[in-house]
Amino acid sequence: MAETMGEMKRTGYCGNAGAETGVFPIGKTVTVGGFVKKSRRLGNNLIFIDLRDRTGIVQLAFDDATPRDVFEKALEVRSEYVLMASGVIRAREKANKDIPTGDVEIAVTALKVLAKAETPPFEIVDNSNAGEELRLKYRYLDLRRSELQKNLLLRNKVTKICRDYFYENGFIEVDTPCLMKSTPEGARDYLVPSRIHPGEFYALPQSPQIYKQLLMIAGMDRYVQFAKCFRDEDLRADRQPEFMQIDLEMSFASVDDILNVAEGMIRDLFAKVLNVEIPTPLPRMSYTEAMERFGSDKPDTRFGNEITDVTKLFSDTTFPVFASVIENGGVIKAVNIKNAATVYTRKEMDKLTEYAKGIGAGGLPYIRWAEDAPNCSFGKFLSEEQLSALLSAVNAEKGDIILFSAGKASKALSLLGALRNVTAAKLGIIPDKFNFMWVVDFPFFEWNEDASRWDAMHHPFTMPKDECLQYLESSPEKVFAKAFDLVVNGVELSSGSIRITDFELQQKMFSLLGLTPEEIESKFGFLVDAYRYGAPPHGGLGIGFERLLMIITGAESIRDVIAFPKVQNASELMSGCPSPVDTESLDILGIAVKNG
RNA sequence: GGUCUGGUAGUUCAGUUGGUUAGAACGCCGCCCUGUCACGGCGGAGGUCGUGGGUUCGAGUCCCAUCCAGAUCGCCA
Repeated sequence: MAETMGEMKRTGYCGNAGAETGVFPIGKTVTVGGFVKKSRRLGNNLIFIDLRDRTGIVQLAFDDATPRDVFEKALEVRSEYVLMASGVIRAREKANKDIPTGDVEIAVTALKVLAKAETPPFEIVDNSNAGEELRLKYRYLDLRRSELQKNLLLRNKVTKICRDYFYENGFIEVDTPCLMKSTPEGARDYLVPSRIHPGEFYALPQSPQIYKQLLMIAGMDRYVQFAKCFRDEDLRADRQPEFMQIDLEMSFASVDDILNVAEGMIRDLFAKVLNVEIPTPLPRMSYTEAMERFGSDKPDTRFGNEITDVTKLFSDTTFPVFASVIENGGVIKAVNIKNAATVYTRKEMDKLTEYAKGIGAGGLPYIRWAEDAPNCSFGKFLSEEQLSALLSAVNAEKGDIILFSAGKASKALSLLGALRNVTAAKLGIIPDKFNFMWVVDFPFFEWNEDASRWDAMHHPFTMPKDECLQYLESSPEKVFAKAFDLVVNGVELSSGSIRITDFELQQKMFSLLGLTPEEIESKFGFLVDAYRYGAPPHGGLGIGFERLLMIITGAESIRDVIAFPKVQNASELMSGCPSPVDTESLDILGIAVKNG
C-alpha cells in the first residue's frame, strides 16, 4: 500500500526552487510533489533524487543529517515513483548550470511515497528516441516529457491570448451543436446514429459554418468559437480527423474588416508568445498571381525560384511533347532552381523525375547547367538561339537547374510549385522566419472533370465579387469570390469568405452548382429559409488551431500539439478506438454490420 | 485505393554471400560507493528476429501473403 498525503500540504512547484527566483529562496522550508526523474545513490549516507513536475526539476538531497527513516525510504525509491517531500532549500556544494534550479537543493526532512511505479516501457527523457508508436500507446507517459508538456502549456497560453483578443474586440463566444444535420458536400461526415429515430443519423460538424451564419441572422453581430471539427478523410502530418478551429463570423463586415481582425490576432499572438513582430497589414496576393508566380494557392514566399511562362519561346518548337501541348491550348512553364546543380546530380535528377511522375507529370524536361555548357534533356530539339533565349528568360546562370512543365496551365503550375518546394527543402535555402500573407480573389467555381459540372471551390454560401455577378451564367470561369486564405510559409492556416445574404442569389448559386430545388430544400432548407427573414451582410473565417500551434512550436507533426492524437489509420493506439460494439447496442440503434 | 520507408532484448539499433550459442548501448535487477547531476565500479537477468506460409541440409538474412507504424499522391466544399 502506498502512503497517503495525510497532513502534508504542497507549498509550491519544483520549478519554484532557486536562489534567484525568490519564490523558494535559500532557507525556506518547502513541500513539493512530483515524479522521480532519476535517483542517484552514492553510498549508504548520500542519495540525490531529481523530482519532476510540470514546472521543472528540483534535486532532493538525503545525507547523514537526514532522519534515518526518511533515508531508508529514499533508498527504495525508483524512477517515476510519485513523491511528496518537505525540507529546507539550501545551496548546492557545486551548482548545476544546466537546469534552472541547479543552484539549490531540498534537504529533505519528510518524505511520502504516494505511488510506486513499474519501470516505464520507454525512458521518460527529453529528446526521447523511443518510437512514436510506443509513445502513443502510452501517451500518458509520453505527456510527462517536458517537450510535450511545453506544447500543451503553450496551447493553453495561445488559447487564452486569442480568447482575450476576441473578447476585447467585441466577439461573443457561442457553442454550437456537435450533433447536427449531415450535409454530404465537402469532406465525409462522421455519422452518429439516432436511437430514438432508428435508421437516422446526426453528423459531427466539419465546421460550425451553418450555425455561425445563423447566429449572424440572429443578430449576435460578432461570434467566435474554439470549435471542434470532424472530417472523415485520410490523415496527414498536419491533418487529424478531429481538430480545433478558431471559428469567427462578423456582421456588417467587408473582406478588409475580417482580414484586419484576423491579422490583429496573429500580430498580438506572435508578439506575446514568441516576441516576434509580425508587420501588419499582411501582404495580399490574388489567387491568380500566387498560382502564376509560385504554382500554389498557398505559396511559400520565404525563398525565390519563381515560375516563368515560356510558352512563346516554344511557339515553333520541334520538341513533340511541347508542340502538341501548345497545339491543344496548353502552356509551357519553367522554374529556375538557383545553385542546384551541385546537389542535383544526374542521379538526383532521376529521382526528382520519379517524384514528378508520382504527382502526375508525364516526365520532367530540364536544363542542368553544371559544367561550362548547359545540358538540356531535350537538347536535340533546341537551337542555340532558343537555348540562350530560354536561359535569359529565366535569368539562368552556371550552377542552376531549370525545370519545365507543359500542359493545362493549372496543372503545369501546380507541378512546378510542388517541385519548387521540394527542391528548396533539399537545398536548405529556406530561411527561418514567418512569412504571413493573404491569398485573395479565389475563383468561385472549379470544374469537376469526373462529374462534368462546376463545384464551389470554397463553399456554396460564398459571395461572388460584385463585378463578377454578370458572368454567373455565361462564363462561370470568370467569377471570382470574396474568399481568402491566410497562408504562412506555404501552409494554409485559415480560410474564409463573405457569405451570400441574398435569398434569391443563394438559390441561383445552388442551382448553378447543380442542386435541384428538392435537394436544396432537404439539405439547406432551414438555412435558405432563414435568409428570408433579413440577414446583415456578414463573413468570417476559421483558423486551423493545431496548424497555428505547429507553426509557433516548429512541430513537424500535428500529433505533437494534441494531447491524445490519432494515428494515420485514424485509430487511437492507447485506447484502441474505434472498436466493435456488442450486437445489443447495435440492435437498439437498428443497425446491422456487414462482416468481411 | 496507389507509391515509398521501417518492424531483431524493456528501448534505440547492428547483424557480412543463407551457416556454430543472434550482439552493442541505454534501461532493468543485485552488490560496492559521502557531493552526484548522462554519477562511477563489479556482476546478472533479459530474444517465438511483427505474423503466417514457402524455398533450402540449414532462414533474422531469399520468395509470397498479411498485420502494424510513418511519409506521400488521390482525398480534405
